[in-house]
Amino acid sequence: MVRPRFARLPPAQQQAILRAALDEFATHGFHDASLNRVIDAAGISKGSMYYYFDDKADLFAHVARVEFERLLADVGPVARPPEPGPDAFWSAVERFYRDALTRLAAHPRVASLARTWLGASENPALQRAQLELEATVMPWLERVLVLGQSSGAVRTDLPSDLLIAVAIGMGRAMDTWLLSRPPDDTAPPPTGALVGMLRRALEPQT
Amino acid sequence: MVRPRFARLPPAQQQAILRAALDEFATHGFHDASLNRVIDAAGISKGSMYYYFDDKADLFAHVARVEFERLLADVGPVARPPEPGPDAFWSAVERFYRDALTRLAAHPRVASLARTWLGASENPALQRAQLELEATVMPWLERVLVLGQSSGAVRTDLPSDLLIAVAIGMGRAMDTWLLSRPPDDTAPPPTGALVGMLRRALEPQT
DNA sequence: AACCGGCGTAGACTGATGGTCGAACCGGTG
DNA sequence: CACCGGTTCGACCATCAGTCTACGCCGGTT
Repeated sequence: MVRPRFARLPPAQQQAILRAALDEFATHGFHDASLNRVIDAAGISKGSMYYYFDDKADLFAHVARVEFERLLADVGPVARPPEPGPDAFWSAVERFYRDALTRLAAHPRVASLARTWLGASENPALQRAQLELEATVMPWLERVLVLGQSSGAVRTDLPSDLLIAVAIGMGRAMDTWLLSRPPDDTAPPPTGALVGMLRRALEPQT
Repeated sequence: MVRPRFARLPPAQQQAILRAALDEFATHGFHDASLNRVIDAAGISKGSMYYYFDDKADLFAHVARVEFERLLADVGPVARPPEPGPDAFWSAVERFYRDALTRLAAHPRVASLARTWLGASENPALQRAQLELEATVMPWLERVLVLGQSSGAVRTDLPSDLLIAVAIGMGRAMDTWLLSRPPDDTAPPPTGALVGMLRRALEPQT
């Protein structure tokens, strides 16, 4: 967990550290990111770094949390649909998905960070950081889930955590697939088909 | 790529190396696995290890490939259903899924290896190994996909690689969720509901 | 018997990593 | 001035993956 001291640092120095860390993690992932490079780029000593952060994973969790919170605030919540019913809910989800993709395309470093986060189940050191990050993202996801269920758009016969896990898994798969498309493919991503698959997996059975 | 020399080693020594590597990777994942520990446990020198394997990722890929091939051979293919039609295909898939879960429960080290493989998109070194492993697993997956499509059980309006990516993502999510259940939960895993979600995401739209 | 070439082994060595630690520094207070 | 808590520093540590040189052994050739 970031030490509270960090918040008392002059904002300029906080920024320097966070930007250096964001650059390093975004371009090298977690494992191949080098703390030595971060402290060089940030212009601080190793001692100072460990004075403010528990370890490498803690630094990663903090910079990721800051960036994700900014992103979620930017994109805005999945709006409670004006009219009731599943269709309105799912089109709100699709609108959010499209917006988020647009935002991520405009901030490639944050996109890279998100991908590192989603794809880092392997590293035990990162798993602690995962927990901290989930504390940021999960409540948000759960609100969306409950909204969907109260709209009759999401099934209620399976545990919430399973539904969320499946949604995340599908989202990660779609993201990976979108990334693997050649960059010169100017066609807009088929968000309709992707959200449609998510919908059919999660909506109540008739 | 494993050097062909490795196959000419006395089987006992091959076994010693593979078993040491399996133990290490299964209990520590990829990144935290230590080659030094592997060579100690296997009773060989570092020079010998690098005489037979390109690097750490190569060793991982080899041991994973050996174990996965053994697993797939054990469980057997997704049988071409005796009668035609989507229902028969999807119940064959469920049967395979249940069998595979049973086999993995009986071989926890292999299960751990599979989890390391699925969750290792982050590490660039492992990505080369991923490619090698995919050469083992993907053809198998594609055969299943084509079988499903020819049974009318799987949609044909989206690219195959997207369908496969989504299926893998859902499988990984379900596996993670199954793992997170308390170990004293003796209820059999809800494979029906899980394969049902997969089915609704992948089957043709009416 | 003497020699040779190469396969396989050994382990010291390299450069880098994440993380630790004690010393030094600095602004404020008595 | 003396002290002190919060902060900064960088040398240092263990360990890592990977490299490199030396060497022992063995089968074949002369």
